[in-house]
Amino acid sequence: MSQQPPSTRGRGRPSSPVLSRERLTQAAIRIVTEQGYRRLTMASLARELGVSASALYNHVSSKRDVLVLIQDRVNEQIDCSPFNTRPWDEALREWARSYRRCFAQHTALIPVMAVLPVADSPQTLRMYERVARALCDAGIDGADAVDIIVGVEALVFGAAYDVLAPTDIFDPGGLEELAPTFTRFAAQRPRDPRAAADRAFELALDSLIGGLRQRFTGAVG
Amino acid sequence: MSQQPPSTRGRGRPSSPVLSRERLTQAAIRIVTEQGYRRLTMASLARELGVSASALYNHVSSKRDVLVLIQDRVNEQIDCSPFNTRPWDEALREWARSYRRCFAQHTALIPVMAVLPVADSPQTLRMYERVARALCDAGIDGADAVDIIVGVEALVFGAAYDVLAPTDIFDPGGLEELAPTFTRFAAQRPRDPRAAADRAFELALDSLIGGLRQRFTGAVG
DNA sequence: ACCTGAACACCGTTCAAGT
DNA sequence: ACCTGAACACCGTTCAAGT
Repeated sequence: MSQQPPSTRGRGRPSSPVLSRERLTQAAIRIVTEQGYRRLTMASLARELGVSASALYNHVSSKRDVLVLIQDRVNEQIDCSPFNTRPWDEALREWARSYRRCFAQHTALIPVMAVLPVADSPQTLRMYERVARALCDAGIDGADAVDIIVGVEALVFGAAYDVLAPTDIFDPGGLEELAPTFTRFAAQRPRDPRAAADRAFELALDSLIGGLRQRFTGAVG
Repeated sequence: MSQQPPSTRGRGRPSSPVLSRERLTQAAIRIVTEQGYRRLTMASLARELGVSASALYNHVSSKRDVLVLIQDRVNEQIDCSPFNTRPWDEALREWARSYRRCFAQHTALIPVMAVLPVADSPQTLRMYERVARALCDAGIDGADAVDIIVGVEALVFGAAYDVLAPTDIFDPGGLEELAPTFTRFAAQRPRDPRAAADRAFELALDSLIGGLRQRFTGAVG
């Protein structure tokens, strides 16, 4: 945000600023985007930055800390703009879709994000504020508004995992006799696993928001 | 299931059966229950069983395999009995509650479970069959029934994480000015984090199932 | 068939030593 | 203040060797 001068810290030589939280975050996202979370290690992150692994600990206190930095940057990409133009229920649906699209590519962050205090995550907090204000403007109570956010988030996180599920996830293999009805039903889903996951998510999201609309505005939609 | 004789395998000495998938699963669950997933390592599992770590690989092919074994056993504990006595919507709600209670203690299994082919998990398959049959009996379509299961599961998995969230998860710390409305709302939640998580889950679950009921039976409930 | 012990290729993290 | 290099205490997994 605010521009910093290329400050000659201390008194002696300028000692060029090799590392920073910002550069560290960008490098981590680069690795994750290009090679996936499995390849993000403190060693690989250090290599990407041209420093030794131990040097990283001057800027973060643990690998978890790195994940937190990534997470806040990912949350910045979630689209909150629908809250500016649409009624709360439609905006909530668009927000959830964007949220899920983001985290489908970052499922490794879900266990971190789900229990992370917002105090460590300014962008997340900004996002919550936008949603809370929209719900408030719609006349929804404080505690209920937070519960709506938490509930929609829960569905989004769970559904994000499904995006990556393999095609054969509901193929019973040799166990078909254990579940004849379910097997028959599963065969009726779209063949493309992404399409199948999208369909299930849309059904659940539509139903959830429909239920919320009915509860909080009395409308049947 | 079928009883095996205490077979003297091969021809020579009986060579007492030190290890088995069954004993391995039980030991793993013991460790997880008493010490948590962080303490479940191939080494600790071997120690619990009184064998060397490499011996485990005669019975499972990886640590992930161990998690799959645990997962199927955990799924056995989810209560499907409501489907025997209650209408589909009420039963679905009870099932979801039981499901979440189970996985709140096994969040480490969620990333595994969410993308695991059912072919590796007979108890999970049994469970799906029970739910699918109940939805079928209620006149719900095949593909829709599977989507309902997937959707409810997504909410359950996401909400399971929330059970473990710390009390201060929505405390903005020094960042209050970024989110004044949200902060004020969050302060209105129950102080007990478990109670707060339960409330959010119940609201979302009620709304989701209410929405499903309306869509598939036309009732407003 | 099933187990042991040694070894391998990693992890994240710490810390004395440098500048 | 910030970096290096060595070291530590682990991981999961493989494999030759035993019975």
